[in-house]
Amino acid sequence: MITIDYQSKLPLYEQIAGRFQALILKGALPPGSRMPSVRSLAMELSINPNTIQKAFSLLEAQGYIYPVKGRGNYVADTAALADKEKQLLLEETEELIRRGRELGITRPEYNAVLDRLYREGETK
Amino acid sequence: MITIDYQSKLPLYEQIAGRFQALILKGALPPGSRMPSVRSLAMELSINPNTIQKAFSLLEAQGYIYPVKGRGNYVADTAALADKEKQLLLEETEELIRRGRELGITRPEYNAVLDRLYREGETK
DNA sequence: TATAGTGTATTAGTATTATTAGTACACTTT
DNA sequence: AAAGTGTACTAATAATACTAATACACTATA
Repeated sequence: MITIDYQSKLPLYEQIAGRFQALILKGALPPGSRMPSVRSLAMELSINPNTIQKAFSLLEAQGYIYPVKGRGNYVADTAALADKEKQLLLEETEELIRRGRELGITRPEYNAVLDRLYREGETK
Repeated sequence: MITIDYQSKLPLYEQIAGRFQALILKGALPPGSRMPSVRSLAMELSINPNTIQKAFSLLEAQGYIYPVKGRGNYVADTAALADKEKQLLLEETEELIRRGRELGITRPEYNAVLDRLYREGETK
């Protein structure tokens, strides 16, 4: 189902969480579907079940999945999730810009930043 | 000149940097004045000169002081300090905007935010 | 020009934290 | 009751942060 890279400098649980984030966002794992069990996935990847558990805890904290004791983990409804995350990010950004304005950063300076950032890797 | 707290959970170099930040912001150490040497301060506090050096490096990165090889460290003037702070703030903001872009926030959405923020309290 | 005072770089030892694993427990379904 | 599930606790190990030891390089000045 997924692979892990032992050369990577990222910890296993972050790699695993990342793979599932991608699968969920891509729709390969639709909302409501069951995640593989911590034990089966641990066996498949030949690592400890607790490492899977940690990855799943991370996904849960980020709102991607929710656990049901004794039954398994399930993919959460993510349409709302993405919106909520965007909203939080925008609020954080606003706060920084407010502080920047008080320090004398001008509107054109921010425009320049946006110009640059929205030109980087435009193909994506 | 300053004191350190061995009960504190904060590392020594952060405590030291913090004390000097306060002294500089309060004006007790005016711009252009010399900081104590890394060796003299290390002796006074009975710790290793490299720990003082690390604290001073932090202060330098934050724009509070600047080093002159062979002569000592000097308190920067407040204008330079504000510049440094603006730069750090811009970098933080850039990082947030990068993430936002990956989540699908568009350039016009950021423009709208800027429009709003730079209209608030225009008298200033 | 020698010497004392200054910052700086490199390395190493130690402490702290992060990561992963071992084991046992509790819940749900059949 | 049994098999499959998530979860909590502990421990071993890996990685990182912190501090120190030592040596080097620059500046002023006697």
